[in-house]
Amino acid sequence: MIAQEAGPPLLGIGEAAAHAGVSERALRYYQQLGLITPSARTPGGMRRYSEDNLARVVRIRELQSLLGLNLEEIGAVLANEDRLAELRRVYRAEGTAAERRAELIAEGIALQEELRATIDAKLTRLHGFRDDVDATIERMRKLLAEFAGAPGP
Amino acid sequence: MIAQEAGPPLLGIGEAAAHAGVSERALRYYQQLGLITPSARTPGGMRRYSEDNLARVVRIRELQSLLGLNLEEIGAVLANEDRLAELRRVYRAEGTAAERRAELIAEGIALQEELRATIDAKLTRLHGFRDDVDATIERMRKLLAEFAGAPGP
DNA sequence: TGTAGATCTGCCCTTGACGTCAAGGTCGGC
DNA sequence: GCCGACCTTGACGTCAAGGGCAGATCTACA
Repeated sequence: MIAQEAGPPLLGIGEAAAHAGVSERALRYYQQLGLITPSARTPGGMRRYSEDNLARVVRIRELQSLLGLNLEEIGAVLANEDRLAELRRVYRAEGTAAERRAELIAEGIALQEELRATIDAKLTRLHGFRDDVDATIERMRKLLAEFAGAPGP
Repeated sequence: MIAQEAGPPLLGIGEAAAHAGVSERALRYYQQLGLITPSARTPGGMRRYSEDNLARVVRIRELQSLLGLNLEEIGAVLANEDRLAELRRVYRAEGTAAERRAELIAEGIALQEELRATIDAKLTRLHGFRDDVDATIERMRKLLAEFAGAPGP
């Protein structure tokens, strides 16, 4: 019989939501879309969230707000990350040909690099944007200084 | 009588939309929300867009996709930018006290700096994000190399 | 054991940002 | 002066991402 590990306490949906900064509804919705799965349920059917679960929720929000991905795209990213993690976990497992494992990892890397390219593109555009705003601010500062130097009528 | 300037040709909504990379519906919608106003209408009531109009549309999409602002927030940003431009245009106009003008400019600068702070925050988070992804890629690469070095069973 | 909250599963509603369709008006070339 | 392409307003539809409610259930604690 496998021992029941006490581990860190799991949170109910209310605390989990508060902790992750989202609504309870959002948690259920993400689960419905297959983005997260509470790591346990009470015998009565209530969701119990682990720290890992919460980290995943935070990641979802990051991908939403930082990259502007929709939940379907986020699902793909998370699925890939999960697969990579799984591969890492069992990467020496027998039963899977080395070639096949290498293949899977290579594919995973490709997906991560795609994500990285997305991020880089966004970074570049964002830097340009900031420079524009900076230029505007600079112009206005000069204008303001001109006022200070030469008071009006 | 004021001379009719030929100027660069204004575009109909179809070409304008194509040129700006948005739908005609979006252009009408942005106008409805007060974000843009075609710089002319034909006598018959058809919208005619200038290059400036198109630049503004592009800016709207940037603020949407880069910063994730909604159209209301974008309206505020644009309104501020408009006011700054107007101030620059008439910044020596008589009839407005120098103090008042300085006040307006200072306020405008504050708003631009707020926007800049938003951008900076996003940039910081994005850089962190990219570093995470890079680390993941690096780990996977090493794993892959290990496979190459020590072929499976 | 009983009760107050917290949660459960439906299920329909809202909001933002458009898409789409209808019924008609306009423009430019011939 | 007419025709086909383009455009108008108005109204309704859609899609993602949840919000919110009802009615039942569960859990913790006195």
